[in-house]
Amino acid sequence: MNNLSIGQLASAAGVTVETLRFYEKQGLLSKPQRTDSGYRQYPPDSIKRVRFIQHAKQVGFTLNDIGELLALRQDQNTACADIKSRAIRKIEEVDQKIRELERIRDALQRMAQKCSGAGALSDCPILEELDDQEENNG
Amino acid sequence: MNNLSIGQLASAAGVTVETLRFYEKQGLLSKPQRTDSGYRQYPPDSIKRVRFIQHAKQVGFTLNDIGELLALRQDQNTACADIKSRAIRKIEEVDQKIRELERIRDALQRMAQKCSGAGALSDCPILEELDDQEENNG
DNA sequence: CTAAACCCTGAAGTATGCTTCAGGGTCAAG
DNA sequence: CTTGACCCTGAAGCATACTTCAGGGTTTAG
Repeated sequence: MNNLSIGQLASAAGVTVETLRFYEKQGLLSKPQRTDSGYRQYPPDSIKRVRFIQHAKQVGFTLNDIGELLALRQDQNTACADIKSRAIRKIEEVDQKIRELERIRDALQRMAQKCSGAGALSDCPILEELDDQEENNG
Repeated sequence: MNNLSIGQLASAAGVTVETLRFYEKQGLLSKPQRTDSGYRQYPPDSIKRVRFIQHAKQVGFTLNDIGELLALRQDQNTACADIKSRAIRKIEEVDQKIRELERIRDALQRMAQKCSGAGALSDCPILEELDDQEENNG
C-alpha cells in the first residue's frame, strides 16, 4: 500500500484532518513528507500511530501523556517498567477522580433524600444545605 | 454589621476579589452599590450567597447550573421539587462520569497486570494493547 | 475547461473557571 | 503629603483538545 493523503489517513484512523494537523503541531505526529505542491504524504503505518493516540486517550491519557509515551517508545533506554509505571500512575489519578465524584454523588444523594419535593421553596432542605454546609462533606 | 468592601467579602467568603468580580460578570452576584469613588459595597448577606456558590460547586454544579439554581430560588413559581430534580439530574451526570472512569481504570488495570515490567520494550503488553485494542473496551 | 472535492496556512473561537496584566485612581496611617 | 494597601477597568492568558474561519492553491472527474 502506498502513501496516504491527510484525508485518507483521517478517514482510515477515524479522526478529522484538522485533528491530524493539530496533532502534528503538538508534536504527536512527526512532520510527514510533502508533495511538490505541499500536500502531506503519510506512510501507511501512520494509521497505527493515530490509532495508538486514540486508544491511549480512551484510557485516560492526556495528549501530553501520550507525547511522553511516544517519546519513551522511541528511546533505547526505556524499559517496559517505565511504561508500566505510567499506567500505574494514571490508575491512581483516575481512582482519585472516582473517589471525588463518589463524594459528590453521595452528598447530592443525601440532600435529595432529605427533600420530599413537596415543601415550600423556603424550606427546601437542598437549598438550606447549600447555604450552610459546615462540615458535611468528607 | 455594615457593608463590606470587595476585599472584606472575599476574605469572609474564602475567595479572591477577582473571583467576586468574575462572578458578578457572570451574573451570579448582583451588582452591588458603589461608594462615591466607585468602590463596591456589599451587604453582609452577600457572604451567604458566595458561600452558597462555593458549596454548590463542591457538589458538582457548574457555574451555569448555579446561576439557574439562584434564579429558581428567586422565582415565585419555583417548587421545591424543581430544585430536587436538578439534584437528581446532577446525580445521574456524576454517576455517568464515575462509570466512565471505572471503565478507564479497569482497562488500565488489565493492561498493567499483563505487563510484568521486566520484558523488552518491543514486547510491552501495554504498548501492544494500545496499538491494537480492537474490542477490549466495554 | 470548469466545478467539486481536497489541500494549505495562521489565527481565532469553544467551554470552564478563573488568574494575570496593564494602567490607573483612592484611602488610611504616620 | 507620601507611601502602601486597596480598589477600578477591560483585555488577555491558562489548560485541554480541538473546531472554525478566512482566504487561497491543487487535483480530478466529466
